Parts: sequence; C-alpha cells; structure tokens
Amino acid sequence: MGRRPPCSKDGLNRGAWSSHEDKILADYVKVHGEGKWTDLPKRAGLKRCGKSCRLRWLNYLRPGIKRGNISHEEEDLIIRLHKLLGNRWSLIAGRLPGRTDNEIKNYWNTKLGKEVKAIPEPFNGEKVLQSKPKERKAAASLKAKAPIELGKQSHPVIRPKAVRCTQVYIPPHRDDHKMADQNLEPHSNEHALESILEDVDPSKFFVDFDVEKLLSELYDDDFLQVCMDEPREDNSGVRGLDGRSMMLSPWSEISRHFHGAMPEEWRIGDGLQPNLAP
DNA sequence: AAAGTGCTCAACCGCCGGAAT
DNA sequence: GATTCCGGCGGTTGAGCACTT
Repeated sequence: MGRRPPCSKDGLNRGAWSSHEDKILADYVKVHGEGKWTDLPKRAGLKRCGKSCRLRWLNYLRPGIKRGNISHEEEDLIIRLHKLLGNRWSLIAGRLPGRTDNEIKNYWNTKLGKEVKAIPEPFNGEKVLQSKPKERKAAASLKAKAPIELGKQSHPVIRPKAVRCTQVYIPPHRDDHKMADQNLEPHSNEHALESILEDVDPSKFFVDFDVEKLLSELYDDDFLQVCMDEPREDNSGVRGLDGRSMMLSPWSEISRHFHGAMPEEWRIGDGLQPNLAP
C-alpha cells in the first residue's frame, strides 16, 4: 500500500479562508484542543485538509499571535538568530513570542534577506553593486548591526530541534550605580553572560532545549575545532580551554562555548530570550 | 486613468523524522 | 525490522495590493 496523498483535492476548499471557516476551526480547537489534524476537518465539518487547518490555526487563529509590524528589536534578533541558526524559521520563531515561523520566513525573504545580500564586501563575501541609494542605506544599516561578518558562517550552526518558546527571560533591573561600583560596564559582553549565570536558573533558561541533544550536536568536528583554537592576537577569536576539562556540565559547557564564540552578539534585554541587541 | 511592475504574505507543496502498528 | 501514518518544517507560489510610469 502506497503512501496516501497528504490532502485529497476532491471537493475540498482551497485558497483563502473565509471568516465562517475560521470560526468553525477556532471553535472546534477551543473545545477539543490542538492535534488530530487529519481527522479534524471531518469532525469539525470543514471542507479543508488537515494540514491546511493546522496551518491556519498556527499562523493565524492561535491565541497570542502578534500581528503588525516587526519592531526594530525583533528585526535585529531575527538577523542575529538567522546568522546563528540559518533558515531554521521555527526555531527563530520560537525565540520571538507571538511571531510565527511563516511570518519570519516571509519577512526574511522579502526584506532582511535582500538587505543582507546588499551588504558589500567584505561584509558578506559577495560582490555587490550598490548603485541604488536604497541599497546603500540598507547595507549601511546592516553593517552597523553586524559586529562580525554577516553572511559568513563564522560559527558552527546549531541545529537543535525546533521548539516553541515557553518561557521568556526578563532580567531583573540592574542598578547602574551598583555596576559602576563593581567596575561593570552596562551591557558589556563580559557582563552579558555573567548576568545569565547569576540571574537565571539554567534549567529554566534552557527549558525549551534538549540540552543533551544540543550538546551532542555541538560536539562535532567544527565545535571541537572551535574549542581547540588558540586565542587570536586581536582577541576576536575563540578563547582557549585553559587546560580545563572539556566536559564540566551541560550548562557550563554551553556558557563556556558561547562565552568564547558568541559574546559579541549575546546581550540581555527586556522580554526577549536572549536579546541579541546591537 | 490605465497599464505595468514590484511587494507582501497567506496558503500550498513535498519532504522528513518519529510514532504507531 | 518493515511499513504506514501523522505532524512539522522549509521552500515556493500566486492573489491582491501598492507604487510607478
């Protein structure tokens, strides 16, 4: 028996959803919950395939969907997460509460992707002709946002399974005077991860990740190479291991990895987890 | 005002991994 | 272990709208 087609096209509605269909779907999911998408249309009385129902619910009807313009902070986060994760839209969306993978993917493909491509050499390693003022502006904007080379995969791409963000880290207010007393520069890279380590229970911060799996994926050849690299003269590279054992704990190893490879981007901000502010 | 062009974004498609049988 | 089913993902499409000529 062969694999049956995902959606039988006979007699099913296609294209844009009507408000009536939306109401039926929303009411049904509210009562019966998500899941069982294949059987849902029949049980709910919708002439749609299950996949279409699932998509409509997740991208449009689901409570908490944030609609409207993507803010500057969100845009910045998308760019940095994309640099880290690649086209893992669901994973990126998981770090942006209220945003869907489809929305972020569209936003990237229509705006950010073009802007990144418009960045001149040596920032993206591509030959780009900046003949239009608009392109120059976009490139300049991204250049300012890019502490490290955009478009180049500077670090190993982490490929954990995509999960939705269930907890948002909102850091406690930090007293700038207290920071001054401690000679801590507000929002310094050095301080950023220390903030996480001090303020966050690692088990909560990584609640959405399968840490063991994440680590197993980090421990590939590239990651080991990154860990073994000697520090560079300009201090832009990865720090050495100081002779310490590689495997301390999942949390310490992740933090040590990011501390070495990612501190230029990782900052703590309001309501985002983590906020990769410029 | 009309035609052409570009942009946005909801929806579709095909593939894949994991669970169930 | 093999097969089937289901949900999830990323890539792509195309209708509708906005802007330009």
